[in-house]
Amino acid sequence: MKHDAVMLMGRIHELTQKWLRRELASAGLPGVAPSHGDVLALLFMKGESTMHELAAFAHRTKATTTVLVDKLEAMDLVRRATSVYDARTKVVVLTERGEALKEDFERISNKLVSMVYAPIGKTGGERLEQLLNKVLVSLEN
Amino acid sequence: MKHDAVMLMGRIHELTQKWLRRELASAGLPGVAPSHGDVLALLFMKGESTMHELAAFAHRTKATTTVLVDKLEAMDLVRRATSVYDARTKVVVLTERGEALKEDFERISNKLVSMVYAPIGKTGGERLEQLLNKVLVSLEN
DNA sequence: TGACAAAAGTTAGACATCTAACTATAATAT
DNA sequence: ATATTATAGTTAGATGTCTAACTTTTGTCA
Repeated sequence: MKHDAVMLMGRIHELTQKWLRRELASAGLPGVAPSHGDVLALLFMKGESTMHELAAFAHRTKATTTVLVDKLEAMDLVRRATSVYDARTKVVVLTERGEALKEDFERISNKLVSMVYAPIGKTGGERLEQLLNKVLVSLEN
Repeated sequence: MKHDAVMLMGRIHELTQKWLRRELASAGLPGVAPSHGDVLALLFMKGESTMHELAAFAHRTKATTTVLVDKLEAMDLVRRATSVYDARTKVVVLTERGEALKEDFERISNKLVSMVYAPIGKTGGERLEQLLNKVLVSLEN
């Protein structure tokens, strides 16, 4: 199915995901997927978060988020604890090893953004974001 | 930062994939993924194709393509045969049931394209394609 | 011609992801 | 106060995807 813009976005998305995996592996995190990165990203930004918040931020289901956090916990990058205010809620926190990755993640993230924006420049990038935003908002309704 | 082009393309890609799955299910093809659609699309366009050609067109590995064709064969939408000229090569052909889906696929494909282009118009669509093309070409090198 | 490399395809094992069903806890309503 | 409903999270099973190893067949070259 050659859907023009749809097909182009799909290809770009897949290439960036693949690039991120390679980059994370090079940073000493083999087997870490971009979605794991999304989980960590929220923890870097706002500190401790619930499974629910992480799922919403990463655009993944609760079930998937459980598995993602399982893996990060097994790697000793995050830790789970039961909330004091609500026994249903789990609070996820970065470990020391997790905190230590913040700079690596920012470096990789910046590198990806500049790779994507390089061929179209600043104005092209802004125009691209405008168009994509309109498309996304439209699809979400 | 949170709304950069990479993230937007990822979201749009995931939403369109999900939409396609629903649409294919509604067309009497539950469990058929967009990647199966890509396989069928090449068969609609150029007729019989090898596994190698299908993999390249769908941007999937040989292993994945084997599984995709397995499923389509189990659904009696395509058929495999060994090439007369090269015993290593398998030739994949549409069955009668597979051929019958062509119109449904074109309808769904057109619907998706118009959904995506609707909020940005013809000129916006062309500009979007230009920008995406530059980004993709750049990433592929 | 005969050994070895290349190519087409499949199989095995792993993983991220989803939906559906489940447990446990909290909130609501009668 | 108790029963019902809602919410947070996990588990189970299925699926599309990948890499790596394998089989079979074809091509190459000394």
